[in-house]
Amino acid sequence: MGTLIKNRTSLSNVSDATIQRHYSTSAWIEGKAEEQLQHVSQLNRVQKVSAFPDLHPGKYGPVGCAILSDLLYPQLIGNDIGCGMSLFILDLPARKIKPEKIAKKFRVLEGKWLGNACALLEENSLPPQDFPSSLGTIGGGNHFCELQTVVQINNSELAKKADLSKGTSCLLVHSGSRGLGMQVFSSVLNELNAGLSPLTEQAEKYIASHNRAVQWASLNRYLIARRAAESLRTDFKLISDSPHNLIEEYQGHYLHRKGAAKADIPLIPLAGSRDSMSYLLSPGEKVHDALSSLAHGAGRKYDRSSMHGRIRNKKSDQIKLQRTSFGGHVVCEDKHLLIEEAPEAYKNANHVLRDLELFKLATSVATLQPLVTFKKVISRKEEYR
DNA sequence: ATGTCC
Repeated sequence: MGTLIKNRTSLSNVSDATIQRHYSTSAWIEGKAEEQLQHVSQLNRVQKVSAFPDLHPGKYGPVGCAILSDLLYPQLIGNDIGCGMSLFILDLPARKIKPEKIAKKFRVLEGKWLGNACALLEENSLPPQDFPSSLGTIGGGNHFCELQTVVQINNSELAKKADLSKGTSCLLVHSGSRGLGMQVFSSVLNELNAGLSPLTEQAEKYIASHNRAVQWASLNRYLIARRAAESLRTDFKLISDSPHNLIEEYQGHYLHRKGAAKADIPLIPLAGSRDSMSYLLSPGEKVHDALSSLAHGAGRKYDRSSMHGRIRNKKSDQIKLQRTSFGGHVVCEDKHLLIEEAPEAYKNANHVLRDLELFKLATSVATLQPLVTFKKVISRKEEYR
């Protein structure tokens, strides 16, 4: 095993930030992601960068890292402010689960929520005019609502505390702030590279609207779970809410988490692909050295566009992609999204977990197997094709 | 990623 932490000394008079790479030499990391990592470490007044084994290239910077800086860089977070993972326990015995029936019931998630979204926003101290019609909807891209079952307990004490045992049914919800985060981001699109100085009017305004988007995204995941649980006529209970796309004040600086899970909480989900196990993590003894953050999932191995050249697109292939190797169901009728989000597009979540454990950033509490992954019923793209 | 886009 190579050195765990690389400290670099800059030859120029501009001192670059320390980059901590929390992954072993065998981790799948693209060269472009490493270049982006270097680049963000050289941004003005960046103190420290922690990178995780799910690291992969992003639009403005790498995904799968945490960046500590004295300036605010909204572009590092991008438009899906507050995006994250929430895990819920369901009161649903494993023996009662019929994936094909549940897949049908989950289809209600595609439409608008029919409840009073404005009232729910107000109850949660959010402005009622903030995208009420999107509240409770999953969105596109890598977002999903997934029924999972606990197949293995890896820490019986912590699992018991969380009411988890073998056979417990769970919902893992991955979604964000939809149109709201996009609106907030587009309002600061000018002068992006410089970074925003704290205490300026622009920074204060961004922080306030960013914080609302973070709250909105969390409420969105909760409402998605509520809708899914109602469709199955079962109770649900939140056990972890970990955003991975946000800025927080941290030790007198600003901590940017881009595809890095907030880990200063007792339990953190690590999403696999829909055809591999997910894990529930407990923060490890060294997590504070990693900016109190963790990998948020397996991480992309191949970008979206290249997936179209890697997977055939015949009708029979599409049908195959709607089932997993262990009999799980995938609800995704958008054939492009089906390919872009194919399990092959992702790294091995097991290897990501292995590195997190190796670097003492986390330990596994439970292993969860996906049974039904809900993504999208039909896209407008498909309708007009 | 996106009340995208007709």
